[in-house]
Amino acid sequence: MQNAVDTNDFVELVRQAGLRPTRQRLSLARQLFMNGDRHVTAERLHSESLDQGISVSLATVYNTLHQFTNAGLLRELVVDAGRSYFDTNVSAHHHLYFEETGELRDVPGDNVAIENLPMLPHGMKVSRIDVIIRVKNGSAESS
Amino acid sequence: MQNAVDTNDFVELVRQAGLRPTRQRLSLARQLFMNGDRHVTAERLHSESLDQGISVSLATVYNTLHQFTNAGLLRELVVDAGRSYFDTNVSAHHHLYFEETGELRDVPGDNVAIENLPMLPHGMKVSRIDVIIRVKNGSAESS
DNA sequence: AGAAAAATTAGAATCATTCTAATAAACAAA
DNA sequence: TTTGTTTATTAGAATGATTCTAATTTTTCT
Ligand SMILES: [Mn+2]
Ligand SMILES: [Mn+2]
Ligand SMILES: [Zn+2]
Ligand SMILES: [Zn+2]
Repeated sequence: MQNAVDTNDFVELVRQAGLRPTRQRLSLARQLFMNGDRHVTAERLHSESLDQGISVSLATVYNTLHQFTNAGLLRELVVDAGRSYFDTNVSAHHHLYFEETGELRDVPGDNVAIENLPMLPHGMKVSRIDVIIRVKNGSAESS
Repeated sequence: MQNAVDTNDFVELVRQAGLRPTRQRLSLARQLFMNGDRHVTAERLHSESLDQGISVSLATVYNTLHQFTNAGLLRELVVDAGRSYFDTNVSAHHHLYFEETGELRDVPGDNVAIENLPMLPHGMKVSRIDVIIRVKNGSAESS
């Protein structure tokens, strides 16, 4: 009742993704979508689940994250070799990435302008544009 | 003599990176910098070397790529989870990524404008901005 | 309930990358 | 150029995130 989002909404959400509302998927959906936007790794979501006493296998966490991504509920994001983040914000936006901590923060999509896209080969279309602003501790600005 | 770049230049290049000009590093430098800009993975560079009859271990390819990167001769680029590309173009520029083929193509840096950067936490600075325009086959444009 | 379809799971397998510890090559001094 | 010292290379093992397999359990449908 805390967030205008209760359990029934998640049942619907999962159903509309074409998936059966299992205990595992419902609790993952709750963790992902209950409290605003998140950028989360599979491992972190898994250990969070265990912490909350909800037993889910890591394989199911991966399966579910990919299913939600395919359904358009999540967006997969790669900032570092060998580690995927899943973003609950699927609207057009970009990212600030804190290199030291691994934290990701959203940047509104309209802060970035692509001025003149290069000519695309015939029949090609843009499927997505990722902008990652990497920041770290230090004095002045770099180029 | 083919490219205004001969072997001696590579000896110098490697020396100025603070590294000993070994047979392995020289032949990797040649492959990387002899023919214009490249976006290459460690595996590909390694098998290219073997094809040319130059025996280098994969560990050395990785070591060298990272050493060159630290020296500012290369830039490491992540477009896909679990695979790093090394870019011989270290000037400010962005990328077109062909999702089907894995090909990367440069986009001049001045085609992209970051209009109003979000406020950075105190003492943080931008270390780098990566823009990846993902393209694929398809009819119209997407958002 | 009973049958069929879909989901979950433990553990093995993958695969790019990194590490280890042993051998070899490069360099500086004499 | 020999010798000693530092740095590099290497094979193979280890790592770590992710995916796969094949068996078991749940969900859904009639
Ligand atoms: Mn994935
Ligand atoms: Mn690296
Ligand atoms: Zn985001
Ligand atoms: Zn490039």
